[in-house]
Amino acid sequence: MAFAKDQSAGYLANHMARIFAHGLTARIKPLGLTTGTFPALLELWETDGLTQKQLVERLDIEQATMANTLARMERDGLVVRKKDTNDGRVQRVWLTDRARDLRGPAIAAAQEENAVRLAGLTEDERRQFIALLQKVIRTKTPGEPRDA
Amino acid sequence: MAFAKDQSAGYLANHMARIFAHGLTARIKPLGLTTGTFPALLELWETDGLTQKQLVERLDIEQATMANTLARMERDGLVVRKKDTNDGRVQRVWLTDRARDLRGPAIAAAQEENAVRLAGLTEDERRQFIALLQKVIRTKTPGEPRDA
DNA sequence: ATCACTTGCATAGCTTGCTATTCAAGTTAT
DNA sequence: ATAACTTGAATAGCAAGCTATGCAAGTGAT
Repeated sequence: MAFAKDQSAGYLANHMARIFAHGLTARIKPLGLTTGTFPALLELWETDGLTQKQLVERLDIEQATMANTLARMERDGLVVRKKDTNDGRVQRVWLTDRARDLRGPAIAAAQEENAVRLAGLTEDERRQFIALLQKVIRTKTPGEPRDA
Repeated sequence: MAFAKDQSAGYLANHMARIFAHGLTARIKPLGLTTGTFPALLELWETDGLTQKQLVERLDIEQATMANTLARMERDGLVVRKKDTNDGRVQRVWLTDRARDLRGPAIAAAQEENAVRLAGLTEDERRQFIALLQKVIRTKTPGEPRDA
């Protein structure tokens, strides 16, 4: 039973993700950002003051991962966490001025990375590719329900 | 400047890779395997006794990552590392009987995971998708040469 | 033979992800 | 009001990546 890794979607998925991450890491390093913070920042740039729970729901990231990421972000002066006044369990996450200022350059960096990495595809292929990625991600498997 | 994360190839790449990893993790856990060992095992099942250097070259993984992965694999009884007799710097990596026996079930698990995750695509879409993944991975960017 | 260079691995230290567990704050039922 | 449950977040501990650095074994030039 042969297994050609370069025909395996999972193998290729991992490889491609590492390549993207590597590129984005380099591009946002000058901004003092790392890749893990990006998803949270995108949500907060859209809607500041979300709770940790809301971030987890919007990003398909585990709660513990989010908690750690936010802790690093707070350490690095990107956000401040404040207890909700109505519900003492809830942590609301607020962007610092610094994080707000990074929005433009950070998004530009991500778009550049995407553009460069997809430069080998035609416009049509790019649309196809994005559509297929979305489709695979949305596919629910019986055993392990995602996005239930 | 809006940034729709679900239109971003990099974002989707990361998300999809996490989904695949999650699925494969579950499938191979009963075998006592983890995802990080998979690439190395694939190469060694093909050619036992490769050097660490050769593994690194074949897998587009950093040397340090490979060293750590092999250390875990040795700890878990999947491989044995032995110094090359001709060149004292070289570590050759040899599969244990246990690792050899795992080939069938492990590959089956990976194939199942791929099949399930791509179940939402037609046969044609699957081919397209794999081809596009390969193309993106092979695309060289000016700044950071891969695969030079 | 020795000194400088190269090569192959290992180690240190970090991020990003996960599961499992714990803890405190709220809610509900009695 | 209290006991039991639920809910939001934090913590512990691990895997799998990475960069940077160190170190021992080989190679080459003088």
